Amino acid sequence: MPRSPVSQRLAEAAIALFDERGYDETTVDDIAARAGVSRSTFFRHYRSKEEVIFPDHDALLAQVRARLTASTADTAIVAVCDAVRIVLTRYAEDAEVSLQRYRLVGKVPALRHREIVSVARYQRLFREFVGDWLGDSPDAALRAELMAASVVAAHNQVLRGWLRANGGHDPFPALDHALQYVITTFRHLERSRDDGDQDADRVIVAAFRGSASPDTVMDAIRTQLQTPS
Amino acid sequence: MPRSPVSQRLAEAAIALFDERGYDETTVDDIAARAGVSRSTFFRHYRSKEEVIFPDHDALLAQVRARLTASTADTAIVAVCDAVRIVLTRYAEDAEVSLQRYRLVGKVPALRHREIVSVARYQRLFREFVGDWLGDSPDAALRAELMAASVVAAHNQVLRGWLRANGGHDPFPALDHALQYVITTFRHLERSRDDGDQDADRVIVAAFRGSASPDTVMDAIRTQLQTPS
DNA sequence: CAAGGCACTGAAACTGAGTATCGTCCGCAT
DNA sequence: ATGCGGACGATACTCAGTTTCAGTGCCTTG
Repeated sequence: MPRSPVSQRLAEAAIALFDERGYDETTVDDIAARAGVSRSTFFRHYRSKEEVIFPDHDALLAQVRARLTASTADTAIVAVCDAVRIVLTRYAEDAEVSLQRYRLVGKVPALRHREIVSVARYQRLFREFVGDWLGDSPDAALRAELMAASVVAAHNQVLRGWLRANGGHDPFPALDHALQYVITTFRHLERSRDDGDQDADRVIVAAFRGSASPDTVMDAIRTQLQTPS
Repeated sequence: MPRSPVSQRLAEAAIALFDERGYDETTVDDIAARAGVSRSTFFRHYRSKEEVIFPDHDALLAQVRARLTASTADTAIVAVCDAVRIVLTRYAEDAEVSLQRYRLVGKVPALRHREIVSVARYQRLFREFVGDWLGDSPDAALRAELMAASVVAAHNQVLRGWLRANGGHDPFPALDHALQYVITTFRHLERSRDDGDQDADRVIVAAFRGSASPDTVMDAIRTQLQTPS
C-alpha cells in the first residue's frame, strides 16, 4: 500500500528542513508545521524523528526474509547473495532519495548510527539463515557469521561506491563482481568436512616471506609437520 | 589513569539499578542519588546514560589503532588479527563486568544498538588500515571491506560463544582457530606492500588438513613454490 | 597568612524527543 | 438521525542532555 499523503508531506518537509538547517537544528515541531499538521500527527506516522529518513526498512527486511525462505538456491551463500540484490534494487530504484539520504547520513552521526543498526539486522538475518542451513556441521556458527558479514560487506562496498559516484552508473555489475568474490572465497568452506576423529580438522598455517629460499621454507615446514602442536 | 572513585560509584550504582529495575525504568536521577552525587555530576563523568555501560571504548579503540600503526606483521590481515586480540583480551580480563554487560545488552535494545555502533567503529578502523595497506591494487577497497568485516565477525562469534558459556573457558584458542579460518580464507587475496621490489615481500600462506600425509603436504608446497602466482 | 587561581560539585532553568490522555471532527453504515 | 471508528489537535507529562551560575575545598604564589 502506498504511503498516505500526510506521511509523504511529512517526509518531504523533513528532508527539506534537514537540508536547509541541518538535522539537529530542526525540531519535530518545525517539520509538522511545514507539513501543515500537528506534532501529534508526526509521531502517529513515524515512531521517531530518525525514522522519517528510513521509512519502510521493516518492510524491506520482511521482503528479504521472505525471499530467503523461498529460495531454491543450492547453497546457503548463493541464496543470501541472491537476497541481498533485493536490497540494492530498492536503493537503486529511487536513486534520488537514496542520494539525498546518503549525503544526510554522512553529516549526522545519529543517522549514521541508525543506519549501522539497520544493516546489522540484515546481517543477523543472514547469519541465522546460513546457520540453519549449515546445521550442526563443524564450525557452522563461525562460517555462518563470516558469510553473513562478507555478503553484507560486499553489498555495502558496492552501495557506497555507487552513492559516492552520485548514482551515475548501474551498480549491479559491481555487485555481481563483489558477490562472486565472496562466493569463490567461501566455496571451499561449503564442502562438508568428513567427520571422523577431531584431529582430522586441525589445520596448519605456515607463513613465510617470499624472499626466503625454497629450501628454508621446506625445512621449516618439515619441522612443523614432525611436531604437531 | 584509573577511574575516579566517583565514576566508579556511579557505574556500580547504575549497573545495580539496571539489574534491579531495568534500564528504561531507571532514571539518571536514580543513579546519581544512589551514588550520592547530583545529576550534574553524572553527566560530567559520562556523556550519556548509555555510556555508563560502555566506559573506555574510546581508549580501547585508540589502543587498537596504536597497535595497528606499530604493527610489524608482514600482511595486513595478520596485523588486524593481531590487533583484534587486544579487544578480546580486554573483555576477558574483567569477565565479571563483561558478563553483566552481556546480560544487560541482551535485554535492552538501546544498549544493543550502542554496542553495534561501537563494533562498527573497529570495523571501520580495520577497513581503513587494510585499505591503506593494499593501496590501489585492484579491488583493494572491496578486499579491505571484506577482511575487516571477517575479522570483526570472527571476533564477535568467539566473544559471543565465550559470553554464552559464562566465561568459563579461555577464549583465545577459539579466537585463534577462527582467525586462522579468516586468514586461510583470504590468503589468495593478500598482496604485498609495494616497497621497491614487489616480489621480495610476497608471502605464501598454506593451509592443510592435519590429516593429510606429510608427503602430500610437501608435494603441494613444492608445487606452490615453483609456480608463484 | 592572604590572595588568587583551579578543579570539582550542586542547583536550577531550559530545550527537545517521545508518551499518554482527552476531546473533536469527519466519513460511513444501519 | 444515531451510532461508530479512525484520524487529528491540544495539552500535559517524563526524562535525557545542555547550559549557566554559584559555592567550596585545595593548592600555589607572594
